[in-house]
Parts: sequence; C-alpha cells; structure tokens
Amino acid sequence: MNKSFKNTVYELTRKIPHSKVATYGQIAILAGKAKAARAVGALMRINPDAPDTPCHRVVAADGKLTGYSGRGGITTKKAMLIKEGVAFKGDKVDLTKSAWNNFP
DNA sequence: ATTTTGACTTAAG
DNA sequence: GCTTAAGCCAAAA
Repeated sequence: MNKSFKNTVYELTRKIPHSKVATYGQIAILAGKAKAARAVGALMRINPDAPDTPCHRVVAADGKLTGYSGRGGITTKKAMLIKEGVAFKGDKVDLTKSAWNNFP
C-alpha cells in the first residue's frame, strides 16, 4: 500500500470512537512514527478532509486542547467533545476516562 | 534542494 | 506550575 504518513494519520483520526480522544503522540505511534507528534499536528492544521476528519478528538499528551483555529477556538472544540460524551477535567480532557484504546 | 514554521513531547531549572 | 531547551517529522515557501 502506498499510504503516505499523512493519509495514515487522517485515517486513524477518523477511526477514533465517540466519547474518546487520542493524543498527537498516540496517533503518531499508530501511524508508524512515534516521534512525529508535531507532524500530526501540522497535518491536522492542514486537515484537507476537514469535516470527515474529527481533528477535535485529537488533544495534547496532557489532554489539553490546543490549536483548532475555528469559531471560538478550543472553547468550541471542548463543547463539541463534551457533547460527544468526553469527560472533561477543567480545561483539559480526562484521559483517565476518555483515553482512546486502539484495541478493546 | 534548503529553510522556516508548527494544533507535539519530554526533560530540566 | 511555568518557561526554556532540545529532539523529531511533515508541509509550505
């Protein structure tokens, strides 16, 4: 398969279940590059498949919401995640409950 | 092809 | 708890 790194990242992001969130580093690892967290963020910023790619389900390693140059920024992103059923811990996601597991 | 930038992460002060 | 530094990767100019 001639899948580019970005294509893999988008696909993984798309596979994130509801009420769950993944970190940039996590996606990077799943994509095959453990240290490509920055690249993942860069790809999310580009986000060519915008509504098809739930980039709002991707958060920082601490569960902090970063980026999202959308309406309201992280505020809208947080509201969206809460609406999906993600547990929040103040301004951050509660990874203790909403951390995404690759395999059940 | 080279340089810059960035929605990252971890370690150290 | 916050800031700085370094490491690694990809897209854009």
